[in-house]
Amino acid sequence: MTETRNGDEAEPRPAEARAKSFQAVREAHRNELAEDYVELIAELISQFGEARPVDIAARMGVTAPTVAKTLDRLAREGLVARAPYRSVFLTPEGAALAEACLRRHEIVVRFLVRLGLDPETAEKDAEGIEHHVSERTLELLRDFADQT
Amino acid sequence: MTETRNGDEAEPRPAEARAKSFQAVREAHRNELAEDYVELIAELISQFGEARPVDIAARMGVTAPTVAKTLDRLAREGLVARAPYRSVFLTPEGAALAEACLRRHEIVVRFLVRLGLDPETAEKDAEGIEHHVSERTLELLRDFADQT
DNA sequence: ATTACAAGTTAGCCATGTCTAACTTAATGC
DNA sequence: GCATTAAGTTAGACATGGCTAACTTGTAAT
Ligand SMILES: [Mn+2]
Ligand SMILES: [Mn+2]
Ligand SMILES: [Mn+2]
Ligand SMILES: [Mn+2]
Repeated sequence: MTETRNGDEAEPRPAEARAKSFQAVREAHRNELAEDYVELIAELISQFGEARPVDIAARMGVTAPTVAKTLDRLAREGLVARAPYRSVFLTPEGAALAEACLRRHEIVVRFLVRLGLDPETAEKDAEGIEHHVSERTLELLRDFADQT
Repeated sequence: MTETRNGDEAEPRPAEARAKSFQAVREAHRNELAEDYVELIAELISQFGEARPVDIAARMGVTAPTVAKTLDRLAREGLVARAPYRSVFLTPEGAALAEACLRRHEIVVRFLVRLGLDPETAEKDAEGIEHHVSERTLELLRDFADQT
């Protein structure tokens, strides 16, 4: 029958629009790790003057080889620069991405706290939510957070 | 040096707490596909009386073999029941998960719309956000959405 | 009853992201 | 300076989630 519906009932939501939503989520997930890494690397550099794989690993909650493999990928993508046994640097492109991600992250956290969430949970939820917030939504979150 | 800091500056955020946030995100992502599938299957069943792989594929925006493989995994996990060349059913466990996901999905969408987002973007963002919202956060979103 | 086509399955490829085990290099402390 | 130890790398395994190509099954129309 191939999803025949009688004509007068309201179309719940077109299949293609649905598909676009899921595709957007998958797209966000493809960028997610890169975003979290560059954001963290920027923070480590500003905090300690350098970003070492061991510190990245501790904060990401993964093992050193996982970090190594991911950093190789980010280097391939032009977001970080590295040399064997040295700490990691951001390319200009990576630094720009980090900056944008940091801003977005902070808006989401501020919003959640303003909503009434404790800061610890706000940080936790924000870490996932941030990657799925459209430009328009981010504006709305910022406006809400900035309310007097 | 291993991240030595002089003692009087405020600890920005402990590495282990950071790690827990990222681990929670990874955990959410492991459950995500199952949640989206059972939710969609429940919808298709209530709408058409059955959930066919071809309709799932159209709405998830993936190919038929991808759906087949995923459904096999969900069957292994006890969330769906299926027989070759037939449509898909939810186990009681799968139906319960679908119900919970549907409720959560609707709260997130209602919240975003109430914030001022257009319904289409609300659906798109909600599809990702829903998986990263803690119990406490969900309550806050519901309260906000329910405000007079 | 045949046939033609849509739906479903199977096999196999690939990238990602995690891990452990084993090895190499760099830094630190005598 | 040398030995010890911490950090980093490499190799290889495994699960996931996507794909295409090729095959099988079911069904609907003639
Ligand atoms: Mn994040
Ligand atoms: Mn996500
Ligand atoms: Mn979803
Ligand atoms: Mn959903």
